[in-house]
Amino acid sequence: MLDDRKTAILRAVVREYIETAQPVGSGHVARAPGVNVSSATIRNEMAVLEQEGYLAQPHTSAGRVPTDKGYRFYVDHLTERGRLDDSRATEVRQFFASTHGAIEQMLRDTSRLLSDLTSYAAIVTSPHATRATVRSVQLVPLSSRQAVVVVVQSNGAVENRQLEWDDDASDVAVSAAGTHLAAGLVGTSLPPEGMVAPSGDDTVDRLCAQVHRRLSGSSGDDDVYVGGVATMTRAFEAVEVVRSILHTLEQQYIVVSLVRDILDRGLSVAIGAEHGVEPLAACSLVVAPYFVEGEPVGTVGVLGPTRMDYPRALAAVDVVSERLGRRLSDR
Amino acid sequence: MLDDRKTAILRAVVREYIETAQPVGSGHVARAPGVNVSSATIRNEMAVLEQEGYLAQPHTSAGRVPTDKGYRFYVDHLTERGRLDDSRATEVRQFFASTHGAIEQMLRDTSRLLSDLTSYAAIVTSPHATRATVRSVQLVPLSSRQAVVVVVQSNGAVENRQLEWDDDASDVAVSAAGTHLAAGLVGTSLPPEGMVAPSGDDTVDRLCAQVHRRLSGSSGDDDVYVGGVATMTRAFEAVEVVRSILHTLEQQYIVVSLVRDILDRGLSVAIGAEHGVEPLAACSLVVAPYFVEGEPVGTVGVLGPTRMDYPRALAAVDVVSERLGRRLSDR
DNA sequence: CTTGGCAGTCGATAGCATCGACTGCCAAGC
DNA sequence: GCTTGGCAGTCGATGCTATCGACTGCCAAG
Repeated sequence: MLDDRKTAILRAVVREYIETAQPVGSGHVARAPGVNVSSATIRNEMAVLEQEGYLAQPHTSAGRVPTDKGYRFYVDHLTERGRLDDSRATEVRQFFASTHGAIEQMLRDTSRLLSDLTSYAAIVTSPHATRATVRSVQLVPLSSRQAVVVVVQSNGAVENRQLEWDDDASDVAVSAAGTHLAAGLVGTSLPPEGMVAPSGDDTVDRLCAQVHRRLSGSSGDDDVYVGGVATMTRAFEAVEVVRSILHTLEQQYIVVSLVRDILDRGLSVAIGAEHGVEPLAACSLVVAPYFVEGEPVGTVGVLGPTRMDYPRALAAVDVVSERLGRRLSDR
Repeated sequence: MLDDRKTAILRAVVREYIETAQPVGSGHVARAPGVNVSSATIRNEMAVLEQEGYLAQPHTSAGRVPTDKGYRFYVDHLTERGRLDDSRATEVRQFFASTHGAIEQMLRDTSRLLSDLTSYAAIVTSPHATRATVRSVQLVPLSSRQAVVVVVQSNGAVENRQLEWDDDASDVAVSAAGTHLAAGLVGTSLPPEGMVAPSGDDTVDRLCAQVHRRLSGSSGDDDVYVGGVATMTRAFEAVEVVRSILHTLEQQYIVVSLVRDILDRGLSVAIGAEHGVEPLAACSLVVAPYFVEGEPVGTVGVLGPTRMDYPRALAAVDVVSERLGRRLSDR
């Protein structure tokens, strides 16, 4: 563990580097509040901190920069979750008081809100339906060979899938299949566990099987909304880095599994290479689950450079996840 | 109008500039096929082309660069819609043969496809429901004070809105409201023209009014899917330009009205400042409507730098819009 | 009207000196 | 023994200058 003086020095380095994005020299640290030794002493201490892996030197004769390990120590021991400032707090309150409409739009807007609050990119995953149960299943015919199945869940989420088949099916059969599906699925959860029981009617069973297939496949659960990607251009100098970050963020499944993985490991902050997604090695991710009826169902997160403002990001993520969960719960 | 030689020179300049992104000098043009005069002659011609506004010079002693007007002439007179090369064509075919699931996911994937095809950013707007009619309306209660209204349209699009009210409403009333709404809305189109007729029951009418309000407001029509934004970092040198482009693309309503405006003016290509959105002045946009049952209902488009590969973008946009329309029509 | 030649322009590149912000080390001091 | 001021040394950043190279416009000859 680090002694008090090393701790103070590390804190000063991280704070200043986050603010200025420039390597921090011993002189600057000496001038920081809470550090009352000369720059020479600090030089000695910083050399030790470097050896122990908390700091790094871009090149000889440059100041020090925090390593991932340095940020980790800072986040774990030198920063407590702050409150959001008043103007931002009311922004959040107003947002959730006024948001209406389809859930997708609300999540999309939430990602924009979070990005506005932090000026980093924001990630919002859609509610995982694990605990939600099916409230209603409806089969709506579009033509003699096509239909849409609409499933409404207890959390208000609406899933829809298109169906097609080759031979004409009578309206009666479609309607029967709808009734049969409703009977078999209402009260269960998505994706469906097993097939609904056979009905005895061939056509009906074929329709049911197709519905089952469509609902089993890529579920809307994996939807993710990423807002504020433009901020990445501000966070990084090198275009090449920005490009690969943007490209990575466009792969929904990567983002989803990344966020899920962090939460599974019980973390709320993943710093730099910790999350293991190579193109995002220069980024940190601050995440928080949101709860509906006591169950964690989704995630909000902030993605910024490793030298991001962690306290603010933590505060924003906390408030937004709490409000979002509450907003989705009271139904 | 330009004579043959000027035309050939302009073509050569545009082609080479699109390929190399470097100002084109008279020497290069002289070596281009179809131009059989000396570089001195070309210099004279290029001076005229500059005076007439087709070319510009970044600075004295540099080559020429096409202006928006130059690109416009190139697009209008020097390029015919090509075919997509075979591998890309099969990529498109396979994509539309295999795409399933919710329509939103399909549109999102389409934007990615189009971006892959062209290596520019791609825009897909969701089908405008102007001609679609309501097939089914369902009111699904979630609690005693909340419900979801689900509307399925003849084109397979599914709209959902959440409702909340303060005083408990009986299941009977909700169910009655659902039936009443279905009776009043099925066969009409969204957004609803007028209120559904009063039913005589106060609670039912209040629910109907709320549904009406929610459906009238921001309709899902305005959804837009933008894919491949990462390509913008490759297209432009200046980070500042990339930032403002990305930021603009995040404003859905700007993108939607931009695309709509271009089509309203009967264009398929908007070059540089032509579209009037200042942050995108360095970009061109190639768009095509897609048709469902003979009606233009949505748009696909490609957004790239003004020095984009227009023939390829045009071909890609044509093929994708055609296939997408067909895919959405056969239902 | 076209063309080769030529002087002139101007950004890009490279070499070089300077500057400034650091560090590590050391010897003196508390 | 820890701390400190001093000092030599390192190295990127900055700015200057010379050079280079790719152009252009102009002109006189064909």
